[in-house]
Amino acid sequence: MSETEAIKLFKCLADRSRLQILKSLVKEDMYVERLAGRLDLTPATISFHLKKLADAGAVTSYRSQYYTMYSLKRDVFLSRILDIICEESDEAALQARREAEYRQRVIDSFFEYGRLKSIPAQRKKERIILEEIAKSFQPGMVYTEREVNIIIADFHDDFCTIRRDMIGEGIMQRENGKYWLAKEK
Amino acid sequence: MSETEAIKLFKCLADRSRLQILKSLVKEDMYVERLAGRLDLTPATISFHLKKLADAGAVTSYRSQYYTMYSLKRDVFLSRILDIICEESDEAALQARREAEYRQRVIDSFFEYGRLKSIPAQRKKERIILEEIAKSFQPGMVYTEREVNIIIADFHDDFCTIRRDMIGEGIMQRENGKYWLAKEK
DNA sequence: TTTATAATTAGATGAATATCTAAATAAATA
DNA sequence: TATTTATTTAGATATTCATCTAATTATAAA
Repeated sequence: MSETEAIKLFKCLADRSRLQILKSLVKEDMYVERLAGRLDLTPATISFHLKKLADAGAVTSYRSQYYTMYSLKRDVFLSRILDIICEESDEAALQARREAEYRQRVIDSFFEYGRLKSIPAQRKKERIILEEIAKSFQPGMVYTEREVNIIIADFHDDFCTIRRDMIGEGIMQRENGKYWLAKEK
Repeated sequence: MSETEAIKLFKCLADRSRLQILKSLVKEDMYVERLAGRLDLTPATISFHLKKLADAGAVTSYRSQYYTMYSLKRDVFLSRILDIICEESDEAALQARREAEYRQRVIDSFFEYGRLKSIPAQRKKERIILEEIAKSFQPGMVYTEREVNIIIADFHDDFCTIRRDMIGEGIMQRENGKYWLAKEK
């Protein structure tokens, strides 16, 4: 679903009358006049809304005797909002997103107000946290140990452990007491 | 989530700028000016949108150094549209709606083009039909038997049966050959 | 405390749109 | 084919709302 289509769909859902129509159609198919009676609106108004809903792919219609019956397109309503927003159905992008989501959850749970609440015990999680902290260092720039400590201390009092683990994980490199960010592999 | 809240949320999602903001926040938390740069909009406009998003429960914010960081409320985005639409509606209203729907189905199936196809055998259904026909009489007005017959004959040829049953059900009252609608109990 | 910067608010404007009435169209029955 | 009934379209109106500029407030650093 393209962004334009998503907006069209959400616009449809963002109106009380149309929501009422959809709620009615969840239970059974209905025709214009009946909906007009239930919602206390003019058939013209109902017709106007149904056209929008159809245009957004939310409903379809078929004729039955005198009436044009309108019917919910159920699959549309089973999708998650997140999936609609991030329409990259490309598998790679999807994976990247899941990965990013996971990282964000880890970061959210260990940081509070910009500070690290505790150092994760799991290596995978600590790695994520260390990479997050590494964003405070500039690529290419060389730091003294004292400078490194000061920057890390902004996040957590135990800057020694964090500094050591950053070296251990290969996120930073050290030589002759000087520190710098490792190049991305 | 109430209907009003659902509409508020969908309204938020129904705008290109806000969708872009959300797409940015899916990846990482951001602050106003950075978003303004990415979307090529004024900080004032971004602020306006973020306020709406926050009000709809789609994002939260926290301060970090100079900035107010905005963050996606992920759980909201993991819900399905159908769940959001069907969620509210207290039980009483739901029952009332079911009742109204049932009445409508009965009416739909026994009437055709404004005329009664047959008189329902089930007492419960006949009552609904009689009440529907009763809508053609004005409350407080007094009718002769002839006038009553003419009005009922519009719906069905056997106006005698219908007239008698309306008295029997207490929907109309009679005295000295004059008829009128019974008061609602 | 002063200063710099980020964020919000207020007011203005133009565009979109939900709803109605009245008229036109489409479809089913007689 | 003529007539009835359901649905859609057209035109009008009032409201909502996205966006900007300018001014104000809030916060961090010096």
